[in-house]
Amino acid sequence: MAKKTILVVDDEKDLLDLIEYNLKKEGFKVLKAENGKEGIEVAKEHKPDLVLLDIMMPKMDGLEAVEIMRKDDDLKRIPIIFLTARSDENTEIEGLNKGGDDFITKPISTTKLVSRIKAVMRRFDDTAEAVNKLEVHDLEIDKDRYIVKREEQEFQLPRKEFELLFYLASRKGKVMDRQTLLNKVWGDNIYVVDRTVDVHVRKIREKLGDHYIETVKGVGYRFKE
Amino acid sequence: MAKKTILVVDDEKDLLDLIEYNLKKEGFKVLKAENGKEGIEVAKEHKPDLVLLDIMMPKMDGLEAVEIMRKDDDLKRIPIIFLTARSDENTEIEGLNKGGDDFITKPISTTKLVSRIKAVMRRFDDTAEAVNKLEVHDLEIDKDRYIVKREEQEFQLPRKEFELLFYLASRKGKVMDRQTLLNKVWGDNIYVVDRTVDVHVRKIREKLGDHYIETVKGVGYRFKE
DNA sequence: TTAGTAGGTAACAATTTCTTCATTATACTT
DNA sequence: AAGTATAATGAAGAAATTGTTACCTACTAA
Repeated sequence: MAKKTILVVDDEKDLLDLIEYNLKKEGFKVLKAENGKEGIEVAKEHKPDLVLLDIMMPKMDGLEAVEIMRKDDDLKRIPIIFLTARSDENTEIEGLNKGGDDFITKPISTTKLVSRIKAVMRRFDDTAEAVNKLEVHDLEIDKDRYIVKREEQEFQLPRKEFELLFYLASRKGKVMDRQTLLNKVWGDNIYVVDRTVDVHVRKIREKLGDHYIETVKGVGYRFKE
Repeated sequence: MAKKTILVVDDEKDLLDLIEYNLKKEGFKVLKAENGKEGIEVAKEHKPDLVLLDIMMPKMDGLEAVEIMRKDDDLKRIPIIFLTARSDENTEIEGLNKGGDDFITKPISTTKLVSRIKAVMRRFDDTAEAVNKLEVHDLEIDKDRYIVKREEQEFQLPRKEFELLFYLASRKGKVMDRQTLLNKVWGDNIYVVDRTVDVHVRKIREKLGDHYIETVKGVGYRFKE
């Protein structure tokens, strides 16, 4: 799995560094910000996998920041864990109601912090798109949207073409014979002539150009490495 | 929206009843079980939206129960909140690592309990009440009033049409197949012909124009990015 | 009761996609 | 280089999918 990125937003620099140190040790990539405003800017730019957010901060506090994030289409799905020095139940409730996903009271042990982060992430992992987006060469193949993108240009392929492309691309470099492609893309108990694959390959090439799918004569097709 | 079901698993009957009373008052449907084994059986049968699980129980304790649930395809996506009388940090960490989603120490106030439940649900729930107002393209979709606004013009869509639009808009760009839409908008155990979705899409297009919802042939519908 | 609204179903027209097949082109083998 | 196997191509018909309209039922308000 790719390294997860965590954005930590806190105005106490020492704490920020401490958390960064500990999270990096656990294999996370860490981004930092010192107030809500900056946090949102960083979040917008880097799309972290999770945000650790201090409630009490200058410029823009954590509750405000959450409200903004939850209204932003790009950010609203990012899990948020609140950090607070106060063990004030009212604040906690307010935070959770505003859209926080967990709530941690400072000071906190490293193990506990990491444990919570992992708990929150695990859940989002399941529901979030798994391997539905491929990036190969200059193509972005997004199965959630059924769209193929190349440099801001979008291509709408019909279902079979899209799925064939997706399958080949997901096994970049590997030659697949026609029968395997039929089984994987069309389905196991579908009966169609294997030359049907050729026609679909041709249509894909027609739309995207012929520099993605290679023919291996006598064997099958392969997505170019 | 369908009423949310919560399964409460605890061996203390009094507490079970107290929680049931409070959750029902909040509009949840409540299921009860008195040990882990029973809890899993009930969960299997009723697929609750969330499980409140006591750690310490006879027969099968909460940690064991979670392990089993997390391995079961039908149950592994159900959010779990642990309940415990102990404020033992080690247990807490163990629970979260095993797959819990939150952790609550007894005794707890009703407001706090409900607040946490809602917070956890919001993360999971696709039709969360968290975001009641969407702004997409030139539309403002207000779930509080079931009204869609475009440049000062208000459209009052019937419930199903509205909810379908809302759901699609909240998943902007993502293609949703008919069955998913039926499950999410109509409800999980509602039986209607899937082409019903088409008719509703058409009605939405009739009122708002056809430049919001796109058809992805062979797959489903998508709110335009 | 009578409209009127909402939601669901069914039928068929319109459209797109898929498959097949015949033909042409290409690569490989001897 | 000729012959053979394999793939690319184009085009047509079949199949699948969606759009659209009409109609039915249930419920609500006048």
